[in-house]
Amino acid sequence: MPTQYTPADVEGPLYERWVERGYFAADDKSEKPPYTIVIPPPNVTGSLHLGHAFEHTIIDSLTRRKRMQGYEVLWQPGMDHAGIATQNVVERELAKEGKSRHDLGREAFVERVWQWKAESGGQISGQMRRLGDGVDWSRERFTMDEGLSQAVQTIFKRLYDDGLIYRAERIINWCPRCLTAISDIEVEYQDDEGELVSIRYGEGDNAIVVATTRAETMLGDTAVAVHPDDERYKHMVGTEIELPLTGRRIPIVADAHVDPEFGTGAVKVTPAHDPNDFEIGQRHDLPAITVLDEHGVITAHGPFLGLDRFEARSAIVGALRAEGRIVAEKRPYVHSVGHCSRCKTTIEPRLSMQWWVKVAPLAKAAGDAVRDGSVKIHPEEMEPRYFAWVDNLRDWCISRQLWWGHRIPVWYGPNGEIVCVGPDEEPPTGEGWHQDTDVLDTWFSSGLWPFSTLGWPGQTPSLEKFFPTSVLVTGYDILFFWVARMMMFGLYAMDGTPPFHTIALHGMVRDQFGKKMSKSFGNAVNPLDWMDAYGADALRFTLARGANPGTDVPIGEDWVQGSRNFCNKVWNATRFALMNGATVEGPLPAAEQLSAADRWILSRLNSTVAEVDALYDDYQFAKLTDALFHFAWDEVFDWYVELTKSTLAEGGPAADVTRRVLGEVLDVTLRLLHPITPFVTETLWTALTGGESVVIAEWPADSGFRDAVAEREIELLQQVITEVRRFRSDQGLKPGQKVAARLTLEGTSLVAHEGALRSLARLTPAEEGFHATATLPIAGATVALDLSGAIDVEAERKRLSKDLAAAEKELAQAEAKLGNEAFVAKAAPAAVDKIRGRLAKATEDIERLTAQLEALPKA
RNA sequence: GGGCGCAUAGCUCAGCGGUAGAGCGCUGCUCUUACAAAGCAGAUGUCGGCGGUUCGAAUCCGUCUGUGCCCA
Repeated sequence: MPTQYTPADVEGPLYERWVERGYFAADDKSEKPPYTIVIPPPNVTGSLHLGHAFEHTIIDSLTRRKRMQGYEVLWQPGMDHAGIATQNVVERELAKEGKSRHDLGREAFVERVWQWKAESGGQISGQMRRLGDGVDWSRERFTMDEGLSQAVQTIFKRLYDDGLIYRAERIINWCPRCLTAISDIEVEYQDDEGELVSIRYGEGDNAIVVATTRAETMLGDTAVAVHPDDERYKHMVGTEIELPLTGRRIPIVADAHVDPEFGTGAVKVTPAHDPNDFEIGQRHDLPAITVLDEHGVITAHGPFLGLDRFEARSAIVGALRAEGRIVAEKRPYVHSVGHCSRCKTTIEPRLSMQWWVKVAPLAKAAGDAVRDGSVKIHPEEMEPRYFAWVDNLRDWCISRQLWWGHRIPVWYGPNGEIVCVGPDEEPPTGEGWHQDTDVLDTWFSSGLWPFSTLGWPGQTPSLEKFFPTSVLVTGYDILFFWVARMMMFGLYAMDGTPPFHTIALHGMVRDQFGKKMSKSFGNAVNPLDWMDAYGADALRFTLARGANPGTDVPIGEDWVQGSRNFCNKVWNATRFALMNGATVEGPLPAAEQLSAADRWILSRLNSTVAEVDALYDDYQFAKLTDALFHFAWDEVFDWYVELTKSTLAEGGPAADVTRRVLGEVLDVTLRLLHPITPFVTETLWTALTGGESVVIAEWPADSGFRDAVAEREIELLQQVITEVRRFRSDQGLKPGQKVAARLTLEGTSLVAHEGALRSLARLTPAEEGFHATATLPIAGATVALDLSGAIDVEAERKRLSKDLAAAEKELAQAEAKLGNEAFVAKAAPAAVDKIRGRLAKATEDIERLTAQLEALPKA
């Protein structure tokens, strides 16, 4: 075995072997209890980024542990078709050839998208193998697959028949670049610099001033609205004024929605281009005049025809200024503006006919499932956010003016007929019948993911075995986008059974300074680079160690390097064990045969198993990973392995016992680490145990073995060794330098550990002519050292004085507390006892340190 | 504008009522035969400010300041 672990040599072959042997395949017919997690489907256009790596590390560790615990595990892989994103990618490809999708026509274009997917889509699947994801590849699904498309059509039909899907003309969020409607949550608001202009409508006494950031829409104004109680305008309500530039006469209406405090208290009303105005228009039966086309270009006849909306804005303000109608201008005026989440283009509210889901009853059920505890959100602090959203949900616009996606299964007849066609029905044919040209929102299909991937609407054995799924692991950022949709659809389609019982939310990956990673900021990291440099395990370990529930995880290269060092440390400790004949053969020797060190480490091992188990069940990945890190490094590697050295060197039956315990400790530790660092543990575990694979090994169970006496005994030993080392270090001795020492250990538990003490503190026996130049009293024992010459008295005086000062401070604090009658009377007895113990300890320390100081030769 | 968080060692974060912790970084000394991707030892904090509750507050409450996110 080389002295360094080289991940690149083992990771690829190990993964292929796992897949070939079918470890990750989920069996419908298994008798084992099921454990199911569906992958949050990555976008078919995407490649693996740190966010995926993070999420997959969490899911993989959960599923690997459950597999080891004897569950029939299904980690369901797949991708979604990402309607807008994918169509954009292929349209850009076409543009390079000088073509648009319209040149190809719908059918050929969709064919072209499939071709693109076959050639360059789904890169992420290959990259997931690098990470070690234990998914069942034989079950990989895509939202546009035949079966999943059937599921979409089925649920559409069912919702339609139940009156939960309807068609209506409303204001929607329109992206003039993607040329499609998008839903409310696909709009990102940000503060932009715009302008607020105040325009005088009408003349003389009959004039009224309105303020707007969107002057260009004034061409479509059909009213001016004021608050009904606004005394300034009461007399004008019901009258008409002339709309500038157009000559049209529009009414002044009173509407409670108007904020009298904003601007002049009068607003222009453009029902076709603003959601609030649309509602005002409905209440007052106003016409809606569309003045912008799908590209955001002015369609109103006149001098502005053909101008883009932003050009039109300044042109119209200019024209109004020329007429002397601009009363005030505020520029820049910072206000919140909606942008397309896909392409960042400013959203254009647009009046159009779309399909909608009536969400109220669905959202109610989705909220209730969490409220009544049938679904738990981890961490709980995220619940209010979920409720706030789900309880105030507006109807969901599901139609998209795209070609790539699930086409809406509705046919229109020559006489205005509308027929929704189910998956087993034939669409109407004949003269004048045609299908709706729109497709459905991608989230509509991914909302079915937890059961459509299992074969629903068919009553398949997979659905039977693996639904409902166990846990949903996803980022809090898509709680609304995806989780809520799965809850709504799942409860509806599966007769009230939620699609999962637990939602475990994680945060976003950030850079080492806690900054959001972004390509434009230049701090984005390709996880593949780090895996190349440090191994998949190192990346996984780093991510797991940062995974506090629901909070963001910062990551930097230094940290991955640190994790790589940890993996290497595990490698070398196991290497040591193998070189020294550690074994897992035969039963563990009975407690009477074990040394104190053996009993101590086995006690700590079992405590660690219990601790890690509890933390896993609570989705506390950072804590459990940290617990494993410290147990492995600080206890097993730094102390237990060191303690075995003297025993192993002595040989005999004691060494055999130690070899067995060492084998046991490493076996269990490797199994505990396996879900987080699968590759290095597989390599080492198979070498150590000769077993087939740690992937299918049994998850460690707490044997219940505890030994508080041994724990105290080893702690004392550690304390003495550290004390001697500290003295040596203070005295400037080289670490390897042997020092003659006379040990007086009688009456303490250290008697049995003289060998270990001498070996770890580098102390040789006192021989002829031994002359103690320093004496260290520690915990009832003394260590006398012969430094063969003068010791550094000043260094020692400094050290002792510092410790004395600390002990005196401690004493003073304890005395003050115990002198406080209220404390003694009211505090818990255990707390008081603790302080008394501290007082005693401090008193002892002061005596000892004072004596040592006095014993020092005078300078 | 509304809501939710967060402010703890140089950096990133745990701790959330009873003596301040981790990783990385830092300072010494070492290639001591598992490991220099390491070992040993060490230093570092009025726990954002101000009030309050309590015998006792980093931890609970109020308030201010700073900062982040979500929604409108």
